[in-house]
Amino acid sequence: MTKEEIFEKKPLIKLNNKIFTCPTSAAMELIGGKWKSVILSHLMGEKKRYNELRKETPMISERTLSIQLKQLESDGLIKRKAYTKKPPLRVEYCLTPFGETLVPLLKTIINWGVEAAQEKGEFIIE
Amino acid sequence: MTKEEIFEKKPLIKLNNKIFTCPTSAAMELIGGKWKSVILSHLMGEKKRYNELRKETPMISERTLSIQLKQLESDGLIKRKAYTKKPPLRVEYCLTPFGETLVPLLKTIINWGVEAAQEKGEFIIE
DNA sequence: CGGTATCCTCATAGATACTG
DNA sequence: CAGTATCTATGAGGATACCG
Repeated sequence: MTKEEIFEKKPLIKLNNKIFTCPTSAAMELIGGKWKSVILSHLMGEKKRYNELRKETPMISERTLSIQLKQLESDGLIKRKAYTKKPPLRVEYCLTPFGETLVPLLKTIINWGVEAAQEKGEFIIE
Repeated sequence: MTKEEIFEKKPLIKLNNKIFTCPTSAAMELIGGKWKSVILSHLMGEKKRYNELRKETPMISERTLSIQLKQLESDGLIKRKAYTKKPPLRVEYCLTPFGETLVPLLKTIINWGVEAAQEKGEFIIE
């Protein structure tokens, strides 16, 4: 189906075995939730090791980071690559080509987040 | 603080009395969750009565729709206007100027949702 | 018409400890 | 190093009934 047909006919969308009635809710299934877009934004343009991600997202618990990474991987947005089989392990995460299609959206989110903070929030210099 | 300074100094962001370490998570505080962006996308460009919104988002329960509308209102993204005081009530919702700043982001989400559905999902014609 | 109130379930997320 | 296991807490969301 072409984009034009989709906007015109508004079909139901089946994704991850769930039914969505609009593209917005289908998108939120993949990148919604509290942390997914945060993790994805850290992988924009560069691969990261697990520990790098962990240090850059200190407010995400280890367990949650692990679960979200698995979901992002099974949704085809990121790729996990293990370089070693025995400890010390070396695992890197990066965006898949499908995940790369998110980059403009992620940038838009970041930019709007800055504007929202300027409008409604305050900044705290550490 | 200017955008450039924010990107450079990465300050903490205080919003709704919570602390965020990046603009992405601050943005998700306001438009994340399962339904907020869906509701906002239905208000793009036009005001809607409560019942119109309800019919256009049949998968959102009444209770949830009500709660989300209140949150969006208290976050300054939408405006509620009551035209009558006694039943039959007439209430309309529309984006505030701050909410309007979300339109480009909402359009990007919708577009990416369509692409994701084309890539990973399937369409069901009713 | 435009909601609330009540009660409920389940997914999401956190803390801490442990492991190949 | 890169995770799991376990246990717990929170809150998002649903069903149904009711209200001004």
